[in-house]
Order: sequence, then C-alpha cells, then structure tokens
Amino acid sequence: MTSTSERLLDAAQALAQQRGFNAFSFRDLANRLGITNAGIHYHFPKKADLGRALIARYRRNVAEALTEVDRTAGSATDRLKGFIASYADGLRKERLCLGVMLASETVTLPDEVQSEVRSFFAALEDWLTRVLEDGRTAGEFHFEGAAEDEAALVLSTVEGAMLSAWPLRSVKPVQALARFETVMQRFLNGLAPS
Amino acid sequence: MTSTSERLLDAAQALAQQRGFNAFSFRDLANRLGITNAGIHYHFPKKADLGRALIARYRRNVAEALTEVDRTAGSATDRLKGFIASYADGLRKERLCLGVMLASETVTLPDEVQSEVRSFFAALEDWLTRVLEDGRTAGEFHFEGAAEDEAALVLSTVEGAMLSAWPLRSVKPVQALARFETVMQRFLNGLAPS
DNA sequence: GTCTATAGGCAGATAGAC
DNA sequence: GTCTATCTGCCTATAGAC
Repeated sequence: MTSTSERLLDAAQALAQQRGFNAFSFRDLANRLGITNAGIHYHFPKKADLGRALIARYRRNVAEALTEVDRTAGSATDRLKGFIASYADGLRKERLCLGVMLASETVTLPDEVQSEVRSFFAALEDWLTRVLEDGRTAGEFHFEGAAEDEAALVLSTVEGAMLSAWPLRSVKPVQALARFETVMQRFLNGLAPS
Repeated sequence: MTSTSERLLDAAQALAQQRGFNAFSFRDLANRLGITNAGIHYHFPKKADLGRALIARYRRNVAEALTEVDRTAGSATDRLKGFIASYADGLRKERLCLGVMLASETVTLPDEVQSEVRSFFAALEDWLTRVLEDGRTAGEFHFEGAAEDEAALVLSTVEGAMLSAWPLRSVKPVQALARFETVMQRFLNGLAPS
C-alpha cells in the first residue's frame, strides 16, 4: 500500500547509496518497479526533482531515527553509539551514507540538491552537539572547547571511517565492517574521561 | 616538453578530483588538450586503462611526496602535519583527494581500478603507521594499542574532514578550509601526550 | 498513472586516411 | 599520433494515446 512515488524514492535511495546519484538512470528505476522510464516523469518531471525529494526525505527519516535514539537510549554514550551503529548498519546493507555519497558528487549536482546536502549535515551536527554537551555535563565525555567543534570532529570521523571501509567492503565485507568498528571504538575511547 | 600521455593524465586527474571518474568524458579531456576524442584512444584504448594509469601514477606521486616530507620534516609531528597540509592544499585547489573520490565511486569502477584504490590506501596507512610509531617512541604522541589501528583512525579522520568540507567549499571556500583545519587541529590535540 | 514512440544529445569505441 | 567519420547504445525528456 505504498505509493509509486514512495517506491520510486526507495529504489532511488538504494541505487544512490550504492552507485551514486549520477550513476543510476530513470530506466534502472523503472525496471525495478516494473514500469517504463516515461512513467517516472509523471512523479518527478526532472531528475533534479527526484534528487531534491530524495535527500529531503532522507533528512526527515534520519531526524526521526535520531529522535527515536534519544527516546530509547539511557545516556549520552548510548545515543552516540546508536548514531554510530546506524552507519555500521548501512555498511552491512551495502549502503554508503547518502550524505557521504552526495557530498563526493557535489560539483555535478543541481544547486537545490547541494543545498539540501548541506542542510542535512548541519542537522546531524546540531544533534551531535546536543549529545556531546549533555554527555560532558553528565561527566560521560571529556573534551576541550566548543561542543560544535567536537561535533564536527565526530561527524568527520564517522563519515571517513565509513568511506575508507567502502572499497574494502566490495571484496572483504567482514573485514571492512570490523575495521569500521575498530576505528570508531578507538575514537570513543578518546572521548572517555580519564 | 611533457608527453601527451602525461598531459592527458594531468587533465584527467584534475577532472576526476573535481567531478569524479565517471563524470568526465574523453571529449572533456580532448577539449582541454585541443585534440579530438579519437586521439585519446591511441594512448588509452579503454577508459579503464586511463583509470588504472591515473590512480597508479597518483599513488607513486603521493609516495614521493611523503618521502620528501620524511626528508625535510624535523619530527614525527612535523611529518604528520605535512601529511595533513597536503589535504588542505587540495581543498584550496578545489580538488578532493583522488582516493576519497574513487572510494565513493567504488561500485561503478572497473575491478583493476578498485584494487589500485585499495593499494593506495594501504600505502598511506603503512606510512602513517611508521610515523605514529616513531612519534610514540619519541614521546611526541600518546595513544594506546597498535599503531596500525591508530593509523586507520588518522586516515579516516582526515578523509572525512575533507569530504565533509567539500559541499561547503562550493559556496564558502574560506569557511570550508577553516573547518577542515579546526577539525584536524582538534584531532592533533588528542594525540598530544598529557 | 502508465503506456508507446520518439526526439536530441552525449557516451565509449572503432576503422581507416594522413 | 592525430584526424574525420561513423557506429551503437544509453541518457533525459516530451507528446499524445489509453
């Protein structure tokens, strides 16, 4: 009972996270849904429209998921671990974070899509900033200076860990995931109070 | 007095670092050199051949640059800073690290190119491992456990910092660079002995 | 909403002249 | 080594029937 638009976005998201936004066509999408290429243009006139809808929905879904993490996690540490676990999940599902993929494609993306990508990262950083502040107040984390800056470091590390595991994933999925986990565990150790 | 092959690789590298390997064509290359598309196939029969040559040369050039860093730097800290500075340079020149770009394109790349990308990252990690071991021995760095694992963290962080600055770079180059520098300075602080 | 048909352009690649 | 000419195929996108 999901609409064609939603199913199109689901298929587009999977393809974009695996291959990149520029590396799938309306035909790829059409084949997956069992319709023809022309049918898609009814829902998304231009590919840029699809791109904008894609990243906007992704941002909403991630925001919801993080709210759920806030609700269920018992501590700032758990919230941060929940965040990191969602990246590991993506790796298991052969999906790069959509933000990471679109960030690398920045130069070739329509302007509206580019600005959505920036908003997406800004939202992640805002959430991370709150978690880090809460964790520092509670004595769970130790770091110097502004929580905003530490949030930028967290985001850089998790994105970089996922990206550098990505080429390895194609040939050795288990090692790639282990590598990601090791890197992030190491990072978390550095955040622990001494 | 540089050969056409070299000039082709120069142009291809610039385009690949800005737009991605799949986002430039033989025609783009041809236009930049003032020749025609067909002429390129004499030097590189298939695009995969160009890709392999591109990343292989890049790996050699980076290896040379790091050897030069080893030669001129006075300490492990300086060597690590030299490494990080080369990423900042790329950002200033509107170029993403070629490894980062190709890593994100992994799934769509010819197998031979994929394995070159993995070798490239392995070489960086080997170099970083040596620097970290030297620095720890000399008392410049403090970290627990294997230097190999710490090297993976360093690489993840610097790649992620560059990638997350990339979308911002298109609209606010100065802030993007500042952001990269802030993140990496923060990381270096965490490596300092207390 | 989805179809068929088609336009117009660009991709990688090849043959053969010079 | 580089050219012209050309092939084949895929891309985004549109018009108009159902």
